[in-house]
Amino acid sequence: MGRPAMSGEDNLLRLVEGEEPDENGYHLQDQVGFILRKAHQRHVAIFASHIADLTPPQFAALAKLYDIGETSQNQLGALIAMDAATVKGVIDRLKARGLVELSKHEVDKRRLLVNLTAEGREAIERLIPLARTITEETLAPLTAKEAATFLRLLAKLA
Amino acid sequence: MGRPAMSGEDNLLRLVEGEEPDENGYHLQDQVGFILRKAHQRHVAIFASHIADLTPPQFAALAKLYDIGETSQNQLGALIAMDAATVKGVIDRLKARGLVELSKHEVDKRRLLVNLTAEGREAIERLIPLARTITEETLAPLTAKEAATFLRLLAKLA
DNA sequence: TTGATATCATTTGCATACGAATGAATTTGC
DNA sequence: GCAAATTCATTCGTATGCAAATGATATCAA
Repeated sequence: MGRPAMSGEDNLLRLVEGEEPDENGYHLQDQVGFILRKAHQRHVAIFASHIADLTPPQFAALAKLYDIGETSQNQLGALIAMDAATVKGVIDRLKARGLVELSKHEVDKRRLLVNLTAEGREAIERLIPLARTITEETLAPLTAKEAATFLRLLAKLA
Repeated sequence: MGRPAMSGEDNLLRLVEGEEPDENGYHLQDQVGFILRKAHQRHVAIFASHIADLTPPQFAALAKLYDIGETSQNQLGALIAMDAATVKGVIDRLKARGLVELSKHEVDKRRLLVNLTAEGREAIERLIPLARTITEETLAPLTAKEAATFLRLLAKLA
């Protein structure tokens, strides 16, 4: 039998009657997916406040290329958790801004190689210190110990 | 030494993962934003595997309407962390599927009231048990104690 | 009362994000 | 060595997500 939506008044009534408060109720704000979405939103906003001319995915692409050097578009996508369709758009926009350059793989003609330009390298070197600040600000509501715990558990989930 | 500032969190996470602390390097996979994005992606994938015909934002809108009843579009957006432009698209699609209905506020002519239809109510009642499963599966990599800690810290960040 | 502000909703533009379909090139299996 | 399966990249369609501009309405304040 379908239970009708519960209002706060219902809960008050049950409290008055000495029942458990809303054992069966569903509260969106307690769901991990909803909080995860909000935490991600907050991080993106903090990112944008420090790095206005690049999005987090664009930054991720540059940072990974800086780390590992030239690689194929698909491989880069795998490393920064983007599917083929998404990474193409990101790389297209970075290319249009002269931060990466593309070339064909000599042997495997399917592959499209991506690499930083000199300008892209300068950009990522300039931005990495800001990224550390962004990480700190994102974690600022937590103590150092809590932040370490949180990152450990988050990594297990991701 | 012109060594760039390195947050303690970076090193702690790498120690947890058994990696050597690289004093100078910048590692994308240690940044909270990147892991947050991946964890969110994983959750969305789990959600889609259980609820194929609704997205997480659509589900959030229905669940919140089920919880609080009729409200204005903007107010609903505030409650489920969506800006006005985003919530409009979500509500438009739910309306097109007959899950919500819209009406004008009698007094304040600016407001657009949103409410569940009977079909929308049936849908959300049917889906809420699946949502609990989704939450469980998302948190499955953690022990019960870890999950509680994680949710507490995540809520502080969001 | 009226002029300035604020709020609600819409629209446009841009940037992820992903499923599905497609075509080209490579690798596998027999 | 060749057909089948796989991989790489692209394209299309759909759905968030947000900034900025706009128009309509409501509220505030002098």
